[in-house]
Amino acid sequence: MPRVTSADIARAAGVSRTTVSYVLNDTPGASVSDATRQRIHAAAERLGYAPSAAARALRRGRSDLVVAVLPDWPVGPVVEGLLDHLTDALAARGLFVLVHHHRDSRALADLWRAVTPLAVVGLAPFAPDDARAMTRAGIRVVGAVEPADAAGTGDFDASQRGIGALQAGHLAAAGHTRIGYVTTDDPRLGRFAEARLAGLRAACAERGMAEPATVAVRTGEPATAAVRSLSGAGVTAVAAYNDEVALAVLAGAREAGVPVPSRLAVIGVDDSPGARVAAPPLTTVAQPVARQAEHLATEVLAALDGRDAPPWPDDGARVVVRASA
Amino acid sequence: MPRVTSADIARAAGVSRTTVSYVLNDTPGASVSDATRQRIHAAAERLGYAPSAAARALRRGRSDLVVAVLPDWPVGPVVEGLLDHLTDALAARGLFVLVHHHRDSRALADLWRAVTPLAVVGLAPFAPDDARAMTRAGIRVVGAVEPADAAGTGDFDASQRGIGALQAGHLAAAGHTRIGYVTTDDPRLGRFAEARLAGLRAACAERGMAEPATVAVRTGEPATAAVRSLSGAGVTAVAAYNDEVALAVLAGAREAGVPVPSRLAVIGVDDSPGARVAAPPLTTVAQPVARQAEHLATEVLAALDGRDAPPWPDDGARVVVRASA
DNA sequence: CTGAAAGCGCTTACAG
DNA sequence: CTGAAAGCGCTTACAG
Repeated sequence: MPRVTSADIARAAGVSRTTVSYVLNDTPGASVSDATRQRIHAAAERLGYAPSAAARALRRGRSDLVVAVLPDWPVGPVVEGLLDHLTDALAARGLFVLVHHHRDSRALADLWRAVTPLAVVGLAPFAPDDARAMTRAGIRVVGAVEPADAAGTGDFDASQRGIGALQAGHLAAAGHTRIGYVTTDDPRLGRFAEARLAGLRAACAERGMAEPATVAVRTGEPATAAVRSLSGAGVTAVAAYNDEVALAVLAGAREAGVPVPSRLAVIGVDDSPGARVAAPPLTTVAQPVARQAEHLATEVLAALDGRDAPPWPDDGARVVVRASA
Repeated sequence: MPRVTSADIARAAGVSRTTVSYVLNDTPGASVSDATRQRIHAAAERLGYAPSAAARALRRGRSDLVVAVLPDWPVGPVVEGLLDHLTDALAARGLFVLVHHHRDSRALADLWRAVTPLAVVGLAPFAPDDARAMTRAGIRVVGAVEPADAAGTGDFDASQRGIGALQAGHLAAAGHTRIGYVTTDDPRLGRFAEARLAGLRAACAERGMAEPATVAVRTGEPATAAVRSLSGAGVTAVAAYNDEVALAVLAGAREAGVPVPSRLAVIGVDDSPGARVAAPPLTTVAQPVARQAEHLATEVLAALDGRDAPPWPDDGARVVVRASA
């Protein structure tokens, strides 16, 4: 079954391909009689015409695709919400958002070559080489690029550090002086975990508190050993890398017989759906997802129009206080 | 900055575009001297050449893209794992998987027209019209299509019903005779929820048990009212639509002072990461995600090669017994 | 108001 | 062993 092309529609409607294109694209300034328009639409409908995306992109010199690159770990509802927002915002401009789960640079390079999207939006930072290659190929790159120095100088890291600082602030305000940091054993999370820890550490130092003790746990199972060792070391409050980790800590405390929050306070990050139904309900840091998505959409649009992007919004992350801390 | 094309590479390497294409694509049977190959690769590298995906797709008559369509709700780690598997399996054939969060048929239609992927894989069933239109446009459609009759006759529904039956079986074996079904208030889940309930209902009827009482709750908050009403009606065990709902039921039981599992047993679906760290640890039904992903990949490949797809694998869903039921 | 024609960048049968 | 040329399906400046 051969492909239905605009030539077929033209033939069926008794007009030229030019006219078909004008009508189907609603080209402004094209004056085509209503009767002709009707015939063309009818023919397209009848034959099930779908224009070739490839031909269109080739001719136009650009596609309508935006690829959102996610990190290679379960993103959770927060990021999913962000993607939904982004999709809507860009759809209003005729752009389509497709999501790619990033595994390694090799796969990413293969992907953008195979797709040549209009823009690539990174929800996790890109390696500098990747970003450069994409830009060179005319693809707009939106989102953080890993800084060359490990210190982390960009907006991205600043925002992550702010999260750690918020956790420390809440815990310190409640009178805790010995804080522990619990992260996951998943190496892919390293970059986020490090940045959040750096913020936590700095905030502790500022207040003259001890350096936070750090331990990695596996999410999805009770972090019993971690709770025992932290608790034994005199830690009275845990800042967790995220809610998933915090849930593991809660379960570990239950197993170890350490009451929360009286003997051990716990604070997570994300305000994920599980936080409110945890036992006890989990205190956590919520990020302003809608605003961040809005900003990413704005950045994409700015990049397309050749405008400068506005600066990353002042964070607006905030502590959601529940029972666990 | 104009686009770098294969003509630029040809010029830089002092050969024809034909030779460039042969070398860069490793076309079998093309005998090009090693020295020439070197020069071409070097030139491509130096100029940062990325072939135009649009031109290539237009010429070849097919793209390398496979779009995985997810339902418009948070999919959770189980489906994410499935997607990872699928991506890997298809990458081995040079195919790229991109994910689209399906909102409505309109958006889906816009999308496949804008992308014209090789295949579309549905993780939730397609409306018959959507499936037909895509097939007509030469796109391979893989995954379930909503049956016209509400009863649900396909593999998809059978597998969902099996999940409900498994829950009922486990609960009945533990001596429960009055089972309640708790689903979410999210209308988008309707199809899955209905199918699972149908399986539960049938299994109860088979055993001569009462029709399960049904109630919808909002996930992410304690389902206290639901627990009270179910418990008050003599229900001793709850089959939840999924783990998220089960977690809400657990929290509701805590608030209502109903001990789990002694006064109310709870069983979920998904074996999500939160299940094991819940209080008490959640009994749930695990689906064989890896095998399902494998199957979807096989189906896509079969569709591309024009072979018949093997039947959907016998389910292999199983109950993971923990403390809650 | 409508059509013939060029050209986007690639691959590949064909000729040398 | 290598190159000139056709053609994938579209859009759009141009001519009528």
